[in-house]
Amino acid sequence: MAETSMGGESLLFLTDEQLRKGIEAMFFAYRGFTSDPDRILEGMDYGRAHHRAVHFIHRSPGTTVGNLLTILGVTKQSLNRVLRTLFEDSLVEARVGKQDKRERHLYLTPKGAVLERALSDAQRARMRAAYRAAGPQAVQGFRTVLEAMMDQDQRRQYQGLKESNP
Amino acid sequence: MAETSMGGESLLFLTDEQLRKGIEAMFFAYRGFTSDPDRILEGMDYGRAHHRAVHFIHRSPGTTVGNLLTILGVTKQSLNRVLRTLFEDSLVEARVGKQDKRERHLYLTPKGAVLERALSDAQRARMRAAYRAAGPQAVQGFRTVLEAMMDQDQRRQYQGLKESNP
DNA sequence: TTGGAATGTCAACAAGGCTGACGTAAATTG
DNA sequence: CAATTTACGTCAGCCTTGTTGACATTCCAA
Repeated sequence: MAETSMGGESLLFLTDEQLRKGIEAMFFAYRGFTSDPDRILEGMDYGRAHHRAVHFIHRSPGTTVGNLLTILGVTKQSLNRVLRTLFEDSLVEARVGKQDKRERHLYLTPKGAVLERALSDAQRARMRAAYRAAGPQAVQGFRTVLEAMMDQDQRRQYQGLKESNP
Repeated sequence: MAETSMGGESLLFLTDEQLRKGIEAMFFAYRGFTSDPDRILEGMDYGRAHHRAVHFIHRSPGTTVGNLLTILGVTKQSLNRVLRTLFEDSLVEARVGKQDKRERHLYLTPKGAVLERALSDAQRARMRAAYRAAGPQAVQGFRTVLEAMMDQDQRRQYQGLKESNP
């Protein structure tokens, strides 16, 4: 279907060379993407894993440990180590579920929200600058390609994000 | 300049919500992006670090250790651990520089080229599928935004890639 | 009531970053 | 020519963040 609407030349964007450029673009851009939060976190006792946890708890307040495990795609032992330090430092709090008392619903504390703000402000600033420089058309394409690059499961989690039943 | 050519509504693509979506798109897409090579490498004694080294040696045959250090942005100790195993397994070979005998120029062996092929075939297949699904317009935008997201230095390395003087 | 789900935790290990220190050969510079 | 700098390698030790395996607790649901 795509072929019919394009001239013969238009498939040049699928050459190995073009694809290699795309691969390296992902590599270098991801470095930039993570560098600002990383800089903030270094020195504190936290790392990228803490950032991710804090981000998704902020996005979906009241999410459970299990949800978080699925989204982050790590083992519970690994996540637990991160959550433990966040609890200890009062950045995140866990409330026992009312419906199901086995579940722990996770929330940022005010202190946690402050850190989240700092991290996401930095990351958004870079993203905003890139978006602004590239323009809305490019941003549309950016999102389209990224979505197409995700696995099925990841794409579903990316799109549907309304879990929060405290 | 951008503002003048767009109606007031068009800046909606710079809202915090839009930016957050972009951030999560990067997160999930990068997972997909690395998953296929990771799958291939698991089981072998190699990891993502080996993949990166092999990729850039393939891209720039004859590149020096120092160049590789700059591109990868890691310490020489870290890179050396990776290179050592690649030498031992005869995937990469180092030739003493003719001009400057302190330098080691790196090349993939035939065996290394085979692994590189397997890894990049897998990664390109995903990239190709995403590109095809998204179309050339979107790909253009994808690349534009990613470039804008890089740091200055990274962007230069992304664009200029003709270092090889064996 | 009993099996399985959701969670926490202990222990051990590996990959892959990092720093610091030291060594060697070769190029460069005074 | 001597001194310094550069490119590279290596040893040792540390940290983060991932892994497995095993085991305990609590609680929902059949």
